[in-house]
Amino acid sequence: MAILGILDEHQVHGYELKKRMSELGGVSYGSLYPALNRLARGGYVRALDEPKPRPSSTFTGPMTGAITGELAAHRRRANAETPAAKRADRRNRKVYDITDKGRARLRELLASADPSDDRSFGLQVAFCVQLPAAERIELFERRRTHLTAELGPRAAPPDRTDPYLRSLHEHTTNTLNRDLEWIDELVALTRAELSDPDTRPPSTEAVPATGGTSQP
Amino acid sequence: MAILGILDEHQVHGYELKKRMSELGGVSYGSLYPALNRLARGGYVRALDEPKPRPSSTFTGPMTGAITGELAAHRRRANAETPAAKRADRRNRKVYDITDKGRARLRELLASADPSDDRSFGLQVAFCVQLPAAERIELFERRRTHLTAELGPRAAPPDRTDPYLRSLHEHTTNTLNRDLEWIDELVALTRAELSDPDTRPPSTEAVPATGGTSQP
DNA sequence: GTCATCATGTAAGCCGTTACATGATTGC
DNA sequence: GCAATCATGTAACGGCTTACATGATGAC
Repeated sequence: MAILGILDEHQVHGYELKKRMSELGGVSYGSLYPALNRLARGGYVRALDEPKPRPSSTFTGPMTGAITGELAAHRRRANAETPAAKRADRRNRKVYDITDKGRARLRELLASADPSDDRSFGLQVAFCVQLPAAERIELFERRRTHLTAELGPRAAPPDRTDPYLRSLHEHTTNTLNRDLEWIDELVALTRAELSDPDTRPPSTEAVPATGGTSQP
Repeated sequence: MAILGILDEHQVHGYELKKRMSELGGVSYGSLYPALNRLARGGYVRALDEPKPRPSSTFTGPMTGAITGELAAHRRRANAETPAAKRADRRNRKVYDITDKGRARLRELLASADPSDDRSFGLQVAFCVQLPAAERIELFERRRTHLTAELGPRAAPPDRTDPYLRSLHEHTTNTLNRDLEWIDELVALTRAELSDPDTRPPSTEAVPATGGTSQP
């Protein structure tokens, strides 16, 4: 879900992807690359070996002859002036690009992934703009149900004397309550968007849905 | 850690253990029993096949002859009057009991387990009374360090326009801040205990430490 | 007599982590 | 030249989950 969500915004290579992901929970290389390859095999993403090979028009240097492979490196090095540009293209990188199938799969995951899992819910919120507003609200409501269920048995505090256990119990309960308040905010946000259609991001309404994912 | 911590309070059988644990994060049977057996093999816990075989003095019924195995069940059934007593002893249960080695291991885990892991830290707080106050504070401070480090990069909010991403970011930041406040409370609690020694639970000061765990 | 619950386990599979292997590029 | 970082991967291992298998007990 994280991979597809990030790639849906802009294509990046694996190493970069990993850095982005560390903000959203983190993955290690040992699982990222295999996951990426699985997605590629499944047709959810496309892997491009060469990162945007620049058209020679961009390049104004002296080389005019046969420019391939090795020379491409020179070319890149030549017009890399800013530090950002230097970082921006290295050899050997694979840039990944989400496919339509991948986008459909992302929406499917966003709508269906278990909102009881905190990590999962965080990702679902992070990318939920990709979901139609109605499904977004459904997602939030499912989360609310889960949180309420967690909160229920906590009504009666433990009779233990241990102050640390009590403190833990109280803190956990408070956190659950704040999570619930947050859900209210998210729902309010979505409702506001519904009455205020111009704020709505473009991709939300353009869900084809009919051609969707075909499960093998 | 959870198993040892619960057993340190009172001995229970696996099924019960699992229920207790669901309050602290939850485990499935498929991992609980193997874990229990691993601990037993390592000598951290002892497994007792018969749950407290009551002395016959408790039993006033008519049977006087050879009482073994099968008949023991009758005996139990006979004097089970309250529902609590009925639940309290069933056949085939294994009651687990923590050993001194297990207690030492628990303290080791409480003091050394990675406080960056939320699940782990919850357990560490739940059972930290078993730790000497000084180590408790160290534990909290390590957690504080972790939380502060997480909070640092969040100072600058993302420049994204996506309101959900912003909301997520804000909520996560708030949660981190509240976790930090909680750490302050926990530290205050410990310091209060230090100045107020009569509140201190007995097990804390009685750590032998010299005969401790011997790493192979 | 049968259903729900208590109670203990095993087996297969998934997925993630650590550690390792490799190689290019940049700065010193 | 050498170290640090960028960049992509593989292999071994571990641990947890699901699903399955088993059997006792108690309630109706």
